[in-house]
Amino acid sequence: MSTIRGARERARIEVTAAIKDEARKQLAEEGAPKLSLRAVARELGMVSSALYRYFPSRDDLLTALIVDAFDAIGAAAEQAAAEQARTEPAAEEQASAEVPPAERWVAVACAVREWALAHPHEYALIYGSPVPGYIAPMDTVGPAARVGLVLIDIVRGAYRAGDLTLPPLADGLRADAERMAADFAEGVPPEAVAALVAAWAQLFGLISFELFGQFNRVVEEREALFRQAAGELARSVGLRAAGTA
Amino acid sequence: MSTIRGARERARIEVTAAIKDEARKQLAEEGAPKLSLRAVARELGMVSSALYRYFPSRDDLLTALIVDAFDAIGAAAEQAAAEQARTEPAAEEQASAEVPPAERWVAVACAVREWALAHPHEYALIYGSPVPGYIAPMDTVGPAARVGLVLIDIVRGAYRAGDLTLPPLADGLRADAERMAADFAEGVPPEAVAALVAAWAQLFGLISFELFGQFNRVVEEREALFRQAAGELARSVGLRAAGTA
DNA sequence: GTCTATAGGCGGATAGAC
DNA sequence: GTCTATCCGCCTATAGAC
Repeated sequence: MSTIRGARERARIEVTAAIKDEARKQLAEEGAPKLSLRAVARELGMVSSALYRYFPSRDDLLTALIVDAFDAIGAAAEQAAAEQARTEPAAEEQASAEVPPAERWVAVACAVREWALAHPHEYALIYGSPVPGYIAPMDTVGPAARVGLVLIDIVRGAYRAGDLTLPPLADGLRADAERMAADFAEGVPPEAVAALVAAWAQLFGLISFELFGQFNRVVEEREALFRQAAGELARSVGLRAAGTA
Repeated sequence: MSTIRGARERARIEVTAAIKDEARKQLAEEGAPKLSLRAVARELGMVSSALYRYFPSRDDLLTALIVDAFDAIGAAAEQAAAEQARTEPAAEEQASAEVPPAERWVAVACAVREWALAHPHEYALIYGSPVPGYIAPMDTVGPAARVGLVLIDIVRGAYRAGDLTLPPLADGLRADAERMAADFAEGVPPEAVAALVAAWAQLFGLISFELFGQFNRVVEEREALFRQAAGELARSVGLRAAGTA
């Protein structure tokens, strides 16, 4: 009995995954607004009504794809941060074996960019134009926060180590920055939080321009430009420049 | 005869405008990938086949909307730059009545943001996810460049006035930056061009995050954050901070 | 869970009359 | 330039049998 139930559950998981995979393929071909359960079913050799046992509506399928995409890009960022934290244990001869925060920042930024380049349509789904008529349920907010939290962690670490130069903060922003710090960046001073949020948006601006074609016929050396700009952004939130040890 | 032809031409222009207006409305409701000539015709009380006399295909209509949007946001940027150039002729008591470049930069950035907030769906059309299957014809590249050229002009002016602090430039970027300077930013040093292109992308990153919902439940004081970040970006391309005269 | 069948729509594009 | 008619395709969603 439990094996049967186990088999059924496994089958259900596999079919669900197949549906999402096919849906992701179609995102690329038609875009999120045109994602159609029927086309997915056809491609899978199923009948459209069968899909409704897995996703009660088109929007639920969309939500699943969005959550998966946020989780994937968030995981990429977290992994890059973790790797940088314990990299080069032998090669490094300094007293502190820790990688400087600015370098971790750039590594995370590059990991995010690389995920985006490898999954352009999923990136467009979460950071591109909103899908008209679709309203994101609360399920998406946790996954959506992951990349930002990685960046916050890096800055918090630098601050605790006394390694953060506070950037200037406009008067009109202080109250909001204090609220943000309390809401999701405890232990980071408001000056850094405001700069951090701006840097976060700007990082994705670079990626979006590259991915959405604004750099066509304009920028050739995109990775080099991105690295330079990401490093500048690290500096703008108060992290010490990588070369300045 | 000429009045008749004039009347016909006027009618054609009016109908064309009506079609584009209705199409813009539908952009908001369904998104660019779902824009449908048939729905536009229905709403206008025309029959679908009649639209083909004005736009030979759906993609041609889309192109017209894209060109219009780029032209509108470009005009907004140009106007902000022009107004700043000759503003406060009486109030200013300095010997040089010119507005400092960093201030003009911020004014242009704010104008672009305001246009975007006022026309979110047209903004999404040109700076959001690419429309799958649509390939932009060459007609769009001129209009698409206008905002960037305004920013370039500001920096060039500052450079000529000896008012530009060259930012650092990574080795891997120099050749590309020199090419860019030759291609579309003559008279601006490569260091500034590289920083400029990055700042351009980052500016739109701030706007896109605000417009596409990434700041929901995160940032409240969006204009203040934008102004601060835009000012920082001006500084990052080498313009002297506004308060430093 | 999957099937057939069905309701009640929608789309792009063209031909040929007026 | 606009009309009707047409081709041929597409969609979400549900009901009810197996």
